[in-house]
Amino acid sequence: MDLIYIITMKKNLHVNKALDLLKSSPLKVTSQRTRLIEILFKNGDHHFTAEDVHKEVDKNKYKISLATIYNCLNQFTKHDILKSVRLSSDKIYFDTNTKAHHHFFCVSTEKLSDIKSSDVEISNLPTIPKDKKLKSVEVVVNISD
Amino acid sequence: MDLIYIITMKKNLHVNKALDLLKSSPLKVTSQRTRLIEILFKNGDHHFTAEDVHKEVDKNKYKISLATIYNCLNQFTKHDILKSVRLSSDKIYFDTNTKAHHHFFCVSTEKLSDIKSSDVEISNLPTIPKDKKLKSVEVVVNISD
DNA sequence: TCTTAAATTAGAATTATTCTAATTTAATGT
DNA sequence: ACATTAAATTAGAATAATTCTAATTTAAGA
Ligand SMILES: [Mn+2]
Ligand SMILES: [Mn+2]
Ligand SMILES: [Zn+2]
Ligand SMILES: [Zn+2]
Repeated sequence: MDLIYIITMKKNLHVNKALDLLKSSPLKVTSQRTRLIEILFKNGDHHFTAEDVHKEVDKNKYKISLATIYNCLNQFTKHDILKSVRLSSDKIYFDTNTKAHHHFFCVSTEKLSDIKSSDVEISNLPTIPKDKKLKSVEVVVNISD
Repeated sequence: MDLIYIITMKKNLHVNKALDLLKSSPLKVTSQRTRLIEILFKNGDHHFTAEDVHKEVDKNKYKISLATIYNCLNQFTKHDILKSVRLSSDKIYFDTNTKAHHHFFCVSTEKLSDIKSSDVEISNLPTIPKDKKLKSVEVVVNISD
């Protein structure tokens, strides 16, 4: 009994944190956005494409258009509720973990997963070309079955 | 005089090396493939998309269909004459440098460039999930103007 | 409650890439 | 040289992820 209660609290922590980010952003709180956040954050950190979200929306019998799903994912990304990961040349992945971190990418399953930050250590970075500025460093460890 | 001669030799070295790879592959040596290799390798290591190649083909007044350009780039990649780099979610980049190496990606210009291998040192890699095997490790340093 | 800027939506458009199916060509054997 | 055949080339259609358009609805403040 107590155990189940604790697990329920954990799920809501992620959802509530994301809902708080939404509320403190300039974005309006709509039913579509609330439902998307509930879907995306209920299971803690993970990675998904727009199509994954579309399927989950259908499964929950919500009716949110694909255009809205794309709009929301992009706006959430712009306002640091989500992060986007581009590595596949034909799909954008979204990530509930907005902190800088690195990824495993399984080329067989096309699934992304986080690498614990402490598990990658870059001891030497190249000097950035003189006229450019550094944006981010992304390590992708490609794996397969 | 001598200097110009040396530079000309250098260009041909890259082209000839790629042509040798083509000849020793199971692919047939066609005029389209020969011309593409001349275009792609004449200036040493660089990075390009299919559309870049299409423009350069037009500029040289060759008539090679876009389908053939895609076919060739993909087959060259399969036979280690080229390497493909996937990072943009909407374009495949091809690379004349087939050795494992890392990249700068300028988000302003959408141009890729090589990082000297000795300029990136990864001192700690995560353990690969038990049921998976390592394919490659790719570091992308995103920069901007 | 009124107003208005923002959000949602269906469907069309865009764009990189792949596919199809007909034609041409390279390479091999006679 | 000529015939055979598998591979290559090609135009154009198809695909698929994403964005755009323009009409409608809604959230939130006055
Ligand atoms: Mn695509
Ligand atoms: Mn696209
Ligand atoms: Zn992640
Ligand atoms: Zn490169």
